[in-house]
Amino acid sequence: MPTMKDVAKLAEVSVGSVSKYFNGIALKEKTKLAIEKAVKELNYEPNIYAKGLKINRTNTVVLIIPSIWNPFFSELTFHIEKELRKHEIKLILYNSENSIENEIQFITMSRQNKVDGIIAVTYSNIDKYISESLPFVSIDRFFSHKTNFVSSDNYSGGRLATEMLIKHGSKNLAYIGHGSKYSNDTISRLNGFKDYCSEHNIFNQICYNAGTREEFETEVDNFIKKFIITKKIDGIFSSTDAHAFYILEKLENLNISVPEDVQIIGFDGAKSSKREKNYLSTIRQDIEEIAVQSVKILVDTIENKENMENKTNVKIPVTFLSGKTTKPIL
Amino acid sequence: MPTMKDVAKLAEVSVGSVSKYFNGIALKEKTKLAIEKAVKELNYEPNIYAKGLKINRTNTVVLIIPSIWNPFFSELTFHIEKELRKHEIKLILYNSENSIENEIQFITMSRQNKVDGIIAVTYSNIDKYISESLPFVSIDRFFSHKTNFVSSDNYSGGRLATEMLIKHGSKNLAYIGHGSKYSNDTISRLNGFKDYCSEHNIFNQICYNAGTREEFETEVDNFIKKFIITKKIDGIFSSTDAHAFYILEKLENLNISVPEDVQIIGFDGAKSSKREKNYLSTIRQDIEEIAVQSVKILVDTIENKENMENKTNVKIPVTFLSGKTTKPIL
DNA sequence: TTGTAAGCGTTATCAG
DNA sequence: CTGATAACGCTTACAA
Repeated sequence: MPTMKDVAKLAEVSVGSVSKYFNGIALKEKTKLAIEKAVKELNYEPNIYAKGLKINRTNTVVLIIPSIWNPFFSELTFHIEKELRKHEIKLILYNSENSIENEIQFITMSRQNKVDGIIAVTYSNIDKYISESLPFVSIDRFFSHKTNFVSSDNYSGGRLATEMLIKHGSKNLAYIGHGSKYSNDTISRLNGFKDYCSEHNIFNQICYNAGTREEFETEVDNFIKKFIITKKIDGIFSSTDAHAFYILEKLENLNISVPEDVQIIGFDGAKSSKREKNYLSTIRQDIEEIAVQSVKILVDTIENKENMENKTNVKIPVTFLSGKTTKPIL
Repeated sequence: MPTMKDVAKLAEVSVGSVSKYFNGIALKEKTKLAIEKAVKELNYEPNIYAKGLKINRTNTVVLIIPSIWNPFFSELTFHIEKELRKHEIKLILYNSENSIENEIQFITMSRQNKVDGIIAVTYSNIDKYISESLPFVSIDRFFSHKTNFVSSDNYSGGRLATEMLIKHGSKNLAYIGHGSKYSNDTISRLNGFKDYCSEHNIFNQICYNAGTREEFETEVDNFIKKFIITKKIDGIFSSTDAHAFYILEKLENLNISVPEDVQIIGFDGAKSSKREKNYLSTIRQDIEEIAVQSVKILVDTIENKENMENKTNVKIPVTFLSGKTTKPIL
């Protein structure tokens, strides 16, 4: 592997000039040409690690998500990588698989690797592990006024879902959602639901469980028996698309027709690919915009490390996406 | 940021000893303790870039895929990251979006970043850009005997799909597949189909197009009109699940029943998540095994750079996954 | 077992 | 505009 020294020697200039050449600092045309020639000849490539050591910037950002094997996060990651690339920043990916131990370890490793910043979707309390001096953006989970935070407008989304259920003909509503031990912003979806219902005097039931996946599913099964089979509920707002699909499957097995007997609206709207058509009516999060904003905020704070104490808090609007699990509007 | 020097000073030992401490080289218990204490006190973290500069290994690997926003690649990436992590290797992710310019640029950047190796799913001819000295594993695309190569056993998969179509009751078969300007191994799926048909004297039609997505879809539309509506074909092997879904949608619009009028088998079997149930009958690629083998080969060649000229070529077996687009076996 | 010091490939300061 | 040289934080002979 050739180094700057080799280039300098061949071009008969000093290493300093070669360095300047690569950093776009003015040089005499003649030296520039000589360097260019030498670089080509030796097939020289700057060593970014040496540079990073020197200037203390690595142009690398870490992304921590529960699992890339999930349409929402894979869409999000796609856009984040794309945005980062515009700034010539590389993306290191970590799947935490919802383990707080992993999350903490990733953050430690990120510090060691001297990455320039972290974007994370984490559902544990990692407040204390993120260093004050390392730029950080949290997506979808607000845990402290001391961090930058980007998420969908979950509260409005909750209201919107509720409103749509009514507009499309439902009378008695249910919210079905899986909570988390740690507070995250999806609780706002429930709050939106609650508020809209009480403001409009809508009969409603809430099926909420913050236990394990299994516990949650048992609770859902019971809820369906109690309220759906008995036709007490004719509209369901599910806190996520994934849960909506689970409910859908259950209903199918019970021969309950969707949307005739009960309408369902989910939340997320992530598509496995751009071309996939949507079956589930849902509140679509603007994943691309979440990515764009997160990167923007991160890059801003990287470039303005002086005043890192300013924290930004952004809510991205959501939209209703009509599918086949709601009736047409009359 | 504290450095080794700071730790050494506080612990009243030399930097050499601190370094040894971090590299697991035997030290007297007393010095070890002193260092440990100083590290804690200063909250010291080794600087991996300085280390990388010195030892010429960065424990970083680049993964290049067309798009993480695709269930197949997101599942693949999930497993690759997980495997890599077992070796304490970090994953840098690039989405090429099928652009050869991007692919070439990523490879150049990977060299600059002194990553230890590259795993790539690429559909362009990048042979000449991958340096002889940089460990490289190609997935799903074989382009030279000079690279390591991992893929599913596409040929056997093609045969298996064909056999299953027949076993489940189809008589007249079609292969529908989108080719690529650049040769990739999915052509083996077609070959498996062809061979099985001719060995068993099965009537078959091939709908193959290597143009743009639009051209391909037009061709499929025409093919359906000509062969499916007229009931000349009652079994379709689609080269990928994504295309199978496209075909399914078309058939639905034409009121052709699946699997009654025509059975369909896809290829891939990637799930958006572990829990998603499968609707499409398909040939399931063992994505996890592809990931495991790719990482294994890459790590092996990283650790045996001396004899990098040995190239490995692995084919992973596939299995039939029964869904609702094939009839039950009588 | 430990310390010393050279050197990895850059950048940046400062003279020229 | 260019060259020399001291860092950057670490590893690794080699010496003690």
